[in-house]
Amino acid sequence: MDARGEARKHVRIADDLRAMIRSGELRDGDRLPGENTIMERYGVARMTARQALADLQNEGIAVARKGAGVFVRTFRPVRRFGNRRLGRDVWGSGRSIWDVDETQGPAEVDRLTVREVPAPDDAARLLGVPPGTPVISRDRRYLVAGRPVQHAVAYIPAVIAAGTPIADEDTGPGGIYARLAELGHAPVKFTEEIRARMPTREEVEALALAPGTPVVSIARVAFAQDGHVVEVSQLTLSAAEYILHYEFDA
Amino acid sequence: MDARGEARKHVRIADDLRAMIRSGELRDGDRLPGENTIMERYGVARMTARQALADLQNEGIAVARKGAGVFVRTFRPVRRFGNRRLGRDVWGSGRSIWDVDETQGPAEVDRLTVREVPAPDDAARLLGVPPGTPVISRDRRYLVAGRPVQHAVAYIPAVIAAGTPIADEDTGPGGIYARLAELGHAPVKFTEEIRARMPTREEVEALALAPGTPVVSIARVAFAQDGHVVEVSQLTLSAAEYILHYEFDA
DNA sequence: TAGTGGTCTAGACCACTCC
DNA sequence: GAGTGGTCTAGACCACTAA
Repeated sequence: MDARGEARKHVRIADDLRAMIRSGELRDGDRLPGENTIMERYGVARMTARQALADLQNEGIAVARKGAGVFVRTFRPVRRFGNRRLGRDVWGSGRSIWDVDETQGPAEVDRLTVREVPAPDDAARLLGVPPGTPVISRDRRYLVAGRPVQHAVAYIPAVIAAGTPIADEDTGPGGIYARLAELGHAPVKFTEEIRARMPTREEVEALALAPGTPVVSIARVAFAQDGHVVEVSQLTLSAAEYILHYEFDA
Repeated sequence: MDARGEARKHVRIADDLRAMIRSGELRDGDRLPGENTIMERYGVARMTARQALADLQNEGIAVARKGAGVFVRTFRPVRRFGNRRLGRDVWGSGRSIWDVDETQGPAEVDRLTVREVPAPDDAARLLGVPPGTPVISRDRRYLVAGRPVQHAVAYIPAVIAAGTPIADEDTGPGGIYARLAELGHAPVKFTEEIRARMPTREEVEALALAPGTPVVSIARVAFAQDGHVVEVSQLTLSAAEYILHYEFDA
């Protein structure tokens, strides 16, 4: 049916549309041919045209706007400097680690909840404490230029943090790490474990994710001088918004 | 229509199926209710049942096997130690950086192509050379336990690598980095830039990716003592197969 | 061979956007 | 108000899997 010997109509149509995008014939934000146009041009049924457009959306290269059309998707990811932003010189000087990221536009915090809770299983495992151990949980969402880009939950043992500014909504200059340092629990080492996956329904809502957008899930562990874990963070980033950057010596 | 006030039938059905998975009623590898079962149980048309099953597949939590059914998907990712594996002590001792990863099963290389080519634009940019500058391109696929898990292309300036073992199919113990060191271009610093996205059609084929599986794309740059770039690698990993691990000091 | 998912048709009604 | 994508129905044929 086509040069590649692909017979399935929806794949054939999707290939055509993808070629129009890759060639530059269609650019960021341009409208793709609609269902009706495809039905007419290729002589196919509505569901077949829809399947072709759905393929592109699941690839993350197109996005539908109800009542308007299907459009070529644009990406403007932000560089997040994994180790540089967590250097002592950053939070030690009272700056936010967010200042290091190459965000274009103001960063805000949203939906902030600070509570003392029993440690959930995975956090307890990373903290090296029995499940259910009291921890301060800091749950919040980050917005850049009004767009939600990240959901983050930090867990700090209540033994360390209860009754300190870490349990307040505003942790002050330098954030959690500066306060931990003042309390004699300065982080000296971090690990980050990164995986990518498709979002849950809840994440799609919280991060306003378009179809075909994965999330990057980061589990960060902060170690103090004596090797004890002082904080664990579970971060969920929109993959469309971030490039993660790490640098290290050989 | 349901507790959440969700009226769309396919979403409602998908929610039910997802709940069966999350609750443990259905476990890894178990078969989900089929199209016919769903049509009957919910009194919906075939396309509606299909849409519900497609939702779960696009989330990456179910996988269809034609003629057999739709099954709960299993994950067994491997931990990849971003900086530890690139330490001088690894390749300097003649070991492969792959030995550091927590693979369960033998790792193999596949579809290896070594050529001298003009540097593609993005590689040239990272190498800090004009586009089209001659480079040795090493293109290969990695398999673990017979399953393709990663596609990798390394670019090394031909000025450095032409006529050396780096341009051979087998680069010898310690790989490219050990050879570069022997040539007086030992890498002393690396950067890795990570993003996640849905795969292209070609990547779906090359990595045998199930629907709903993102890829992790890593651009690695190796710097020599004088700050010059001696190698650039573009890695494409199946997100279902990998957890990336980095550690660094505050 | 019976059952499965993959593809496709030809209709329908709806909510939404844009002019 | 015309056009758009979202949802849904009720059929059909096919290739594939598994008993």
